[in-house]
Amino acid sequence: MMRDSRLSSVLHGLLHMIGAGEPVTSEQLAQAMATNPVVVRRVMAGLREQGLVHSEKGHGGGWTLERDPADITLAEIYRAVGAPTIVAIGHRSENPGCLVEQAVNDALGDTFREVEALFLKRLGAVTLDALAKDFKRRLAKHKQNLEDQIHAAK
Amino acid sequence: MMRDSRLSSVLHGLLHMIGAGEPVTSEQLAQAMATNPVVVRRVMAGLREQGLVHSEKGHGGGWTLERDPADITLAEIYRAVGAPTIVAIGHRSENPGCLVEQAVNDALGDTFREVEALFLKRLGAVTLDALAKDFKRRLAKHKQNLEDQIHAAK
DNA sequence: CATCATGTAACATATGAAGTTACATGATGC
DNA sequence: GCATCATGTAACTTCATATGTTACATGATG
Repeated sequence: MMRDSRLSSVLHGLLHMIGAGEPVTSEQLAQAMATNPVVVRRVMAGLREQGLVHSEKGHGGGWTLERDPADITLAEIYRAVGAPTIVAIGHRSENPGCLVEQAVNDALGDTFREVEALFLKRLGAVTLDALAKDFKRRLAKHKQNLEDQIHAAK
Repeated sequence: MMRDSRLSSVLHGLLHMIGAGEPVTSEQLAQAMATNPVVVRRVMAGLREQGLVHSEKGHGGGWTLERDPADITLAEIYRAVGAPTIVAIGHRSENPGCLVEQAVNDALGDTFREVEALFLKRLGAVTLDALAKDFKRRLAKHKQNLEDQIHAAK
C-alpha cells in the first residue's frame, strides 16, 4: 500500500523553516523536501488554515512559522495536513446488516480505534521544538564525528 | 485512502466455514463475502499455505478449516493474508542521508512501530473461536429479539 | 511595471487493492 | 471414459488516491 507521506514531508519543511530565520520560498522547501513547489503549497495551505504558518507573496516572500514551535505538537500538524487515514486496514463495508459482519467489525473496530488513539497520543507528546532540538543534537554529533575523522587522519 | 479489507473479508468467510460443517465452495464464500470467487481463492490461498485451511477439487469439494479455531489467532490470519501494511502513513524516503530526515524518521518511526506492535498484540489476543462465539451470541440475541417482537404483537 | 512568489485549477502518473475473464488442472460420479 | 464440478492461476480491467506537473491568475516588492 502506498503510504501517505505528507506528515513526514511537512515536518521536514518545518525544520528547515525553523533553521532559516527568514521567509522560505516554496521553491526552497521543495528542494529540501525533494518534491515540487506546488506540492509544497498544497500541503502548507493546510497548516496556514490552522494558523501554524504564514505565507507572503512577492519579493522576500515565502513561508514563516506563525507560532512557537514549543507549543506545536505533531498531532496538531497531522490534523493540519488533513488528518489522513492512520490504519491502512479496514472493513469490507460499514453499517452492515449481516450479523457475521457485525461480529467481525466489532472485533477489528475496537483494535483500529485503540491503535489510532495510541498514534495520536504519541504524536501529541512530541512538539516541533523537541524535534528541532533532536535535529540540532544530530547535527552537533555529526560535526564532532567529522572533526574526529580529521584528527585521526593527521 | 483505500483500506485493505482482506483480513475483514477472510474472517467473514472463515466464520461461515465454521458454521457449515462441510466443505464450502468459493462460489458460496464469494456470495457471503459479497465478492468474486476468484478473489476468494486468491485470499484463501494464503491461508492454505499456512495450513489454516484446506481446499479440495471436484464434486463435494471446497474449503474446510484445517486447524482448531481455538488455536488460531487473528494475528496469524493477518499474516496469512499477506501481512498488509498496517499504518497508512509513512516516510518520504527510507535510509536518508539527510540529518533532518533522520530526525523526522526517528520520531515517527518509533510511533509507527509502537502502533503496529499494539495492533498485532490485540489481534494475537483474539482467537477465531472467540469470534465465532461472539457471533453465536449475537445470533441468539437476534432471535430472542425477534421472538419478543412476535409476543409483543400478539 | 517588471519581477518574484503564492493560489489554484486541471491534468498526468504511479501504486496497489479489488474485480473480471479465460483457461488449465484435478476430483467425483455415472 | 467422460461430463461435471471445483480449484489454480495468469492476465487484464477498474477504481481510489497520493503525488507530480503545467498553466495561469493574483498580489507584493523594488
